[in-house]
Amino acid sequence: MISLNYRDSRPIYEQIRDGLRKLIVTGALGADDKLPSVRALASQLAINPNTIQRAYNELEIEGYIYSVPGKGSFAAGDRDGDKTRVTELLGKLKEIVSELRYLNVGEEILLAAVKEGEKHD
Amino acid sequence: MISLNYRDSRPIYEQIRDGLRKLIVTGALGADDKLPSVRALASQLAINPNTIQRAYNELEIEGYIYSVPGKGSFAAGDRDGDKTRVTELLGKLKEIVSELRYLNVGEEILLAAVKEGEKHD
DNA sequence: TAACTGTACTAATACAGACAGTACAGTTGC
DNA sequence: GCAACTGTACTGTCTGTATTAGTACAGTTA
Repeated sequence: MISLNYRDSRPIYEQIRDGLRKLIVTGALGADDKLPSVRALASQLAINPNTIQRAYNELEIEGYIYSVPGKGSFAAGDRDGDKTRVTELLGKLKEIVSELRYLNVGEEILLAAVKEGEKHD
Repeated sequence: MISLNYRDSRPIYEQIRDGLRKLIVTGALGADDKLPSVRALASQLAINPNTIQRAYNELEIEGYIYSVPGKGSFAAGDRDGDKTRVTELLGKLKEIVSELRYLNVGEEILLAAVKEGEKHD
């Protein structure tokens, strides 16, 4: 479900957070699907439960999951865009396009990549 | 030329590295333009020269600048894409598009953002 | 009741970012 | 030649944060 890369300089909790978010936005985790418990996922990845909790906590703040004490954590359903997040992502997208153009990547390739990213609907 | 955000959790040297790279790929810094010396920029930003050196060093490894001992550091000219970097950027682009689609951002807005990022040619 | 769930702490360790200081070799202009 | 600049390369030191270990408590479920 989630894999860790210890060579990656990014903190483990960020890798987990981003990995889970990716599963949700691509539809691999549907609305109200149950996520593994903090202890179960920690055990599976052989890391500390605190680290999982931190990732879950950030995802809940972002609105991608919701947690219910005693029951578990679940993927949030589709929702209208958080304006802040959308603005942030559009900014990143523009920067990436800038750099790709500098690297002489053609517009056709860019548009193809956009369609790729849209596959999951 | 470069501004630091101490609230940003990202390391200073990464902010400088990414900021300079942005100046280069957007054309604000043309081929063979001279960058500030490590000591001058460090003084201007009120940080340690070692931190600047680290940012410059990474940019040189990436091929965005070149440094000549005794002379200074300069922006590299346009170049054909480093395949590794292009692949990396296309991957990031797809992930961002995925998430934006999940947040119900329409295709028109995505394409508009791509054109925005292409402004500098 | 027992076993699970999320959550909230404290304390200890390890690592990386940033700093200070020093040094050396190449370049430039006087 | 000399002074002032350039990049580069070290040695430390300090601090913040990521991660771990351990414990605890309240809600849920069978």
